[in-house]
Amino acid sequence: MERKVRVRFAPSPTGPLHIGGVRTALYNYLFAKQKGGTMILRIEDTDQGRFVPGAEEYIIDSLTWLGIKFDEGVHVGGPYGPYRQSDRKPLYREYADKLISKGWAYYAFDTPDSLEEIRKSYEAEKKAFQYDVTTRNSLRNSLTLSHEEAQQLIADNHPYVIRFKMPENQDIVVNDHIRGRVVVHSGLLDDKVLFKSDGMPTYHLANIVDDHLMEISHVIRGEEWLPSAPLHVMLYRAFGWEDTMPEFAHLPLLLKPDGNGKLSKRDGDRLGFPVFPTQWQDPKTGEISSGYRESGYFAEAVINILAFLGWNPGTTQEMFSMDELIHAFSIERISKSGAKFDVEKAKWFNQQYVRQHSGVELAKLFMPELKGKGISIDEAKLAIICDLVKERVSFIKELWDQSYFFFKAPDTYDEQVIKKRWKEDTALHLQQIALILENTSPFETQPAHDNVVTYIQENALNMGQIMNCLRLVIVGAAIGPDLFTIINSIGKAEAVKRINKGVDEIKLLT
RNA sequence: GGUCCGUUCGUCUAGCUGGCCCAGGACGCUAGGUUUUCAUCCUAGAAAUCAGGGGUUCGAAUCCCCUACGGACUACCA
Repeated sequence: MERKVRVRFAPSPTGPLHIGGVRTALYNYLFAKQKGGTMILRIEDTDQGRFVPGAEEYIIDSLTWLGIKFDEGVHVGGPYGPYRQSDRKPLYREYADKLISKGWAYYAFDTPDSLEEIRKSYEAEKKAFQYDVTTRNSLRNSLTLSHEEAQQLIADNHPYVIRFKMPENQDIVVNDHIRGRVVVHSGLLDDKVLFKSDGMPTYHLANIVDDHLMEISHVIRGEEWLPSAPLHVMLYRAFGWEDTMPEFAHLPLLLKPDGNGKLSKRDGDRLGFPVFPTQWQDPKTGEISSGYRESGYFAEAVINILAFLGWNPGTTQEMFSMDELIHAFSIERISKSGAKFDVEKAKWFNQQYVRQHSGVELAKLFMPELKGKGISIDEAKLAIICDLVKERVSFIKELWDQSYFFFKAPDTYDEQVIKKRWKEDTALHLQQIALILENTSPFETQPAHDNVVTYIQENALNMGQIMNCLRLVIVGAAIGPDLFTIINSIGKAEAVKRINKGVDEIKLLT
């Protein structure tokens, strides 16, 4: 019988979510939606020391921007709440105690300092210390102390943790949807802390308890969790929950584009692309890290880019909307090896999305920038301009560089073009062309074009040379859409004005 | 050090049930064409001895073993 699909994205609010985390959220979301399942946002804030104010809001806001929606979670509620682990605090102690009474866990009174000392002495002998079956009997815990002594220490408020008593001799099997069958021998694993001396559970305990209580069916998370998956399997077994244990899928890591290693939050802007979905300002240092949204990426593009970092549909289709991804996605087609982010490919994706937008939509996005420059223009007219130049840009913010000449005369003239095209008699001819334009009536694209071309032909002039120089004085460079479309857009008077201004200024340069 | 995971063009990858692969696509790059400019678009090209070695087989990128390299984890962090 198929189990009802319930997946969770469970970040800890220790800062902004980086794109690796976003991808994990995305894959969970795609899987849930495809299966008609439930997507849950659970906040894992059991580490009081690393809590960062604003991080939870950031996570919610940035995922909302990207269109990753939750059915249950801290911000939307749900029947399995609360969804913030700090709000579930009493629960975990209860379950830790259950494990103790079943003999699967024990109290450990070793101080962090004493453990650190032992670690150092091991290191001195080039050995690695591990709190496990081989060492637990020589340490201070409820297995080595008498029952009375242990109870007394607890009664005296002596700090203690609760550790899992990893069995000595078992093969633990993790069946992973991406990695296959991973077997680890329990004797190699350590007695992980389940419950900290500050009264909070560790990730391992809280995670298993919550996944069980929230009836999570599939755990889709980063590969960094693979090494602790055997512990998690053991915990399910210890609790007697093995028959409802979720299925696992450990995602390949997102790597640094330079060198190797896991992409980290700290990589920041060093790499020439954002590592965060939206801009983040560190509440302590005030330092700002750029985001995809602020860098001009469309949410749809970011989703598309991220979906393809570690997954592909097996066809040649590359452009996928969220709905298409939901249909096409499959865990089986997730690759095993880590992927590096490619800025160029990301730009290309965004460019494709720019083109998918209509001129009207682009005009709406471009308008604020123009307003900021003190330019007011009719939205319908701007839409036409956007349609004219949209194939030349990858980002909305590049629109200005490709269309400024529709709004103002050029301030500078491309010297390369002057050098290559500007001749002795060019100024003369351009002035003639100004007169021709002046006398063109009605002033439309086609007649203006025809009249100028006729002039060039009648005087046996070099078409390319004159046309490029005309473009130079109108636009300022050898860029842009059809010249007479531009001339028509700016109007007769402005065109004539720009020709005269250009001729004058270039005269000074040559 | 230990445990686990991984390794196909610069990058993302196809290939996973062996022959259609002297390895295909995409980005990027180069050249040509179109555009009287730029961008787009079109065409072509360079680019992986499939990490290396050894098996199995008539035949291996695909199966097995070893080695190398990379990575993750190894906290009272997640």
